[in-house]
Parts: sequence; C-alpha cells; structure tokens
Amino acid sequence: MAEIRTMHEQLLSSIQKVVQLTPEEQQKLISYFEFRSVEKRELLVQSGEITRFVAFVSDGCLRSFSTDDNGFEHIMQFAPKGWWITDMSGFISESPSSLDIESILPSQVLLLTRTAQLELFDAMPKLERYFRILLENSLVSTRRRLLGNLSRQAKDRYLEFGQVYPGLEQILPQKLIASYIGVTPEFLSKLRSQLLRAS
Amino acid sequence: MAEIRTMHEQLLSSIQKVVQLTPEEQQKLISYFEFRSVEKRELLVQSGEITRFVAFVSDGCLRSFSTDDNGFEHIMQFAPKGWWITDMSGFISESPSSLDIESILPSQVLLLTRTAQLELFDAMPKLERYFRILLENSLVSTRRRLLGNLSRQAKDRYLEFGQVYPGLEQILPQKLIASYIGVTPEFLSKLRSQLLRAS
DNA sequence: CGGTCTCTTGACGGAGTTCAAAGCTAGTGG
DNA sequence: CCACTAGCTTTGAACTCCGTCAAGAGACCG
Repeated sequence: MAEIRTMHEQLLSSIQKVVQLTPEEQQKLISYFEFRSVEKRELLVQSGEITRFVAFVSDGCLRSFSTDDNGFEHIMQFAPKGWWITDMSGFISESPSSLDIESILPSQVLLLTRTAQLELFDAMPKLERYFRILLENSLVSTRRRLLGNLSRQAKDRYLEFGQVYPGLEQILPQKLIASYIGVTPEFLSKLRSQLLRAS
Repeated sequence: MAEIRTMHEQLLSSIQKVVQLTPEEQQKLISYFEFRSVEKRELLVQSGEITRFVAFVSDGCLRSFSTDDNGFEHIMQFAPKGWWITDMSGFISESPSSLDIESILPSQVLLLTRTAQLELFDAMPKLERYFRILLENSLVSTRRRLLGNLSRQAKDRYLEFGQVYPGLEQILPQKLIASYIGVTPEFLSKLRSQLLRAS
C-alpha cells in the first residue's frame, strides 16, 4: 500500500499540470483533503445518501452507476488512477446521491467535501480555476459520449471505448464495459465474436 | 427589436442570480461582450471553423448540432432566451468546431471570446466562479440526459423533453425534437399518434 | 472440490429504422 | 393575394439492431 505522502504527491502533480502552487500553498491544499482506503466491491457512496465529497483516485479504480426501475445498472463513469469521481448532482447541493460509487479494485482516494471545496475556493482562487478547467473537460467528454450514443452503433462505441479509458478494457469484466456503452452483456459478447471472426 | 441596454440587463440579471456585482463591475463586465443579431436559419458557428466565442442568448433560440457520416443531424443543445451556447470543445482550445450552431428564430446574442473570458477571469474572479457554477450545472444536465438515453426508451424521453425545455415543444418543428431525443422523425410521429390514441 | 458469477451461443421478440408515397403547411415570388 | 414549391408530417410494410430468455461452458474464490 502506497504511503500517504505518495498519494499527496500524485494529487499535487495532477493539479500542477494546470495551475502552479508554492510549497506553502501545496501544504495548505493538502490539509483540505481526507484520506480513505476502499476495498474491492465496497461502496464509497451509496445511492440515497447525502453526497458529501468528490474523490481523487490516487490508486485503484472506481465506477459510478445508476440502477434503473428494472434493476439494470448504467455506468456513468470509470475513475482509474489520477481521475476524479463524484455524483455531481448530489455533490453541488449536498443532497441525496442518485448514483452508487463502487470500488472495482482495492483503491485509495483523497476526499474533498463540498464545504471544504467552497472554503478552498475562497482561500485559493487558483483552485477554483483548476476545477473550472476540470469541469470544462468533463463536459466536453460527456457530450462527446452522448453524441456517440446518438450517432453510432454499438460496435463502434465498443471500439472507441479503449481510447477513452486506455488499458482499462483488459482489466474490466465485460459486463461493465457493456453497461458503459449501453448494451446487454449478451450482445457485447456477440459483437466481440463477430469482430474476432472478421479478423 | 430589443435595445442593447435591455440585452445587457438580461445578462446581468442572469449572472446576479449567482454572484453579486457592484455597478462598476457591471459596467466593466459588459465591456467584454460583443453584440450580434442572427437571422432565422443563419449559422452563428460553422463546423470546421475556429470557435472563438461562447454566446449568451438574450432573445430568440439557437441550437447546436453535429452531422454524422451518413448526413444525419444530432442536436446537442437548444438555447432559448437566457441560456448560453457554444461548442465547448472548440471554445476551450480555440480550435475548429465539430458542431454547427444555428439560429432557429431571429435571435440576439452577446458574444464572449475565449481570450476575453480568460482576461475577465483574471480581472474579476467572481466571474470565474459564475462560470464554474454554470459548468457544474451543465455537467449535471448533460449526464442526466446521457443516463436517460441509456436507460429509457423513446416514449419516455419524449415525454420528459418538455420539462427540460418548457414551452419549446410548441414552437419547434417535430423533426428537431426527434433529433434531440435520438429517434427518426418518422418514429416520433408514430409515437405521438400512439400517445394520442391512448388518451 | 462446490458454488456463484461471468461469458458464450442460439432462437425468438420488440423497439426503432428505412424506404416510399401521399397529405399537409408554410414560405416565396409574381 | 394567390399559386407553387419545398419542406414537414403521417402512415405502412419490410427490415435491422439489439434485447430477452434459456441453457451450457468456463472462471474464480472460499
């Protein structure tokens, strides 16, 4: 298991690709975060509970998903090392989450509550800038994904999956990929065998 | 046609629902924007051209859409009065737009270039906060829409359309609504006649 | 081992598409 | 102000993509 120091360095390095921080600012920033280790299969956030934080993944991998009226899960996001994850809707208003967030691998995360985040924005405007840029990029990729679902069929969405989450395809069970691209596990299986035969 | 003064008031009132501005700040803010009137059917942004600005719609209504390889249009967003619209992907990097933005009605917009926006963020941190909050809300609604496309069928997505864009259903041609919810105009027509018969 | 979960494969069914034709609406020019 | 045209909407029949259900074959973990 990685040391906390290493985790903080990962967070800082990720942020400093966007905004520069003095050593004092780095120390101050870190004090807003809380460490947590999450086991495989454990829920970091449970649907229906108040969403208190956004999580920075310094090791492992998580997913957020919603369960529909028929009991089917739909994956909103995967969060491998270096990514952020939360139920944005619940987070911004500190209201009940509509998503579950589950750890796919044993994971280590740094948590930032909404309250702490808003204090941080007042104390360090650079961080408001960092999150503004993060949000811009999230919006771009979510819209790109939406467009893919509107305009492409399952085979193409599957082929593109590997580009958004490089390397993740190898370690994830297929049923999770199926849930992300929006098809049943059975149909993804048929797609794959079709792709194999074609090559 | 509304006066420019009225348009500025709309912009300020929209922003001041989120952050408070002194009269001097209001004046300064306005100076970053550029007015433009757009005719019905006119393209405000053309796919392939550099995306220079984000637009605040003070009157009328616009839409952004992408055209796929088979020539089908897919609507990313409608922007009635009081909404913002741009091709976010092109805007943040001042690169070629992948979307067209077209005026559905005669419209009046206030434009903010990316360069001006970044200057504005340095000059008035409150505005960076405003846009950060705007982005949070856009992300929530885009993700909600994505989830709807993954988990609900066309009839339900159609019934929910009226809630995201209240009143818009009455003034839009059906083919645009079809394109937004992700079905062909023919199929939406069949859905509607089915809903009429049921009631 | 044994049991549960995942992946595969096949037959069938349903949501949504395609293509075509006809009626309707709305803008446009003379 | 009417006539014409172009685009929008409706409807139907055939078709496709993908889902459902079911059964069997692996894979993983205690």
